[in-house]
Amino acid sequence: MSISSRFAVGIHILTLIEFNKEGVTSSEFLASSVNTNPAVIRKLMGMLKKAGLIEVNPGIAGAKLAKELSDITLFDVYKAVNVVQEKELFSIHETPHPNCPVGRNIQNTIEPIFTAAQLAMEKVLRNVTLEDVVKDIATKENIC
Amino acid sequence: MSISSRFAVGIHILTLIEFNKEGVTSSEFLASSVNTNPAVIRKLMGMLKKAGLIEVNPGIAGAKLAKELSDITLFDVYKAVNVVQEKELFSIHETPHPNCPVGRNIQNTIEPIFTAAQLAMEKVLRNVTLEDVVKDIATKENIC
DNA sequence: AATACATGTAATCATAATTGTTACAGATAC
DNA sequence: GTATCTGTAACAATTATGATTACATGTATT
Repeated sequence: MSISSRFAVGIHILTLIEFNKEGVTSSEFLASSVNTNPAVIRKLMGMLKKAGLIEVNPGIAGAKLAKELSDITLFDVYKAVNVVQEKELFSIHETPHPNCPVGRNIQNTIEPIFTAAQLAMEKVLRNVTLEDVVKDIATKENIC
Repeated sequence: MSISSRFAVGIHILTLIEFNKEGVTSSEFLASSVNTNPAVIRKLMGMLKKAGLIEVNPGIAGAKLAKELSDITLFDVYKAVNVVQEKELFSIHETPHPNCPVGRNIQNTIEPIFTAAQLAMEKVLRNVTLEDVVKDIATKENIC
C-alpha cells in the first residue's frame, strides 16, 4: 500500500507554477512536465484551488500561486489533495467479537497509537515548505 | 487510502495468544475473535511465524509467542505483515519529463522528505511493545 | 492403518481506489 | 463566432484488499 501519487504530483504542480511564474502555466504545460493527462492535472488543480493554494479560472489559461512559497507547507498540499483522512492512515478491522476481552478492547487500545504515528508523520510534512523544495531544485540546477 | 488492516489484525492475534496462553489458540479461535475467516488468520500466522514472532506447526493446534511480550514492538508486527515497504509509504509519479528543471529533479528532492516522514511514523511504532498493548487491555478489563 | 482435526496454501471472487482517457459543457479573449 | 482554456463527468484498466472455498499435508489418537 502506498499513499496516492496525487500528493507528489500536487507538489510538482505548485513547484512548476513557481518556476514558470513569468509564463503561463496551463494544464497542458503541467501535464507535459508531470507526464500525465491534462484532465488529471485539472482535477488536481481544482483541489489545490479549493484549498486556497492556487488561483485558476475557467476560460483563462494558467494557474498562479495564491500564497507565498514560504507559507505553503507540504502538509497543506497533502490535505488539499485528500490522500489520507484524519485518523485513517491505518485501518482497523471493524467488528471484532465483543465476548472476547481482546475483541472488545483492541480498537480503543490501538487507535491512539495509530493516531500518534500518523501525527508524527504529518509533523514532518508540516515542517517543510514549498520554498524548501524550490530552493533544493534550484541548487541542483546550479541556478541559485 | 489506508494501510491494510492486516497490521491491526496481526496485533490482535498476538495479543490474544497472550491472553489465552493457558489454552489452545487455533486459527478458528482467533478468527472468531477477529471476526473473519480462519484462512485469513492462517495466512497472517504464516507471516508472523516467518518473522519469528510466533511458533506454529502444521498438524498441531495452537500458536505460541516466540518472544517475550516486551521484546515485540508494533514495528516488528508492521514489518511482519508486510503492509508498507521501505521508502514506499508515499508513491511518486514515475516518469516526469527530463527536459523540465522541475521534472528532472522532483523525485530526488521529494524522496528524502517522504522517507523522513515515513521513518517518523515508524519510530512511534518502534516505541510501543505488545506488553504495552496487553497491559492497556488488562487495565480496561480491570484485571490488572 | 484409519480417522479426526489442525495448519499451509492456492484459486477465485467482490469490492474499492488509482490513474488514464475521452468527451463535452461553460467561460473568456480575440 | 471562433479558438482556447478550465471544469467535470463517464468509463476502462490495473491493482490491493479481504472473504471464501477447497484441498494437500502433518500430527495425534484409537
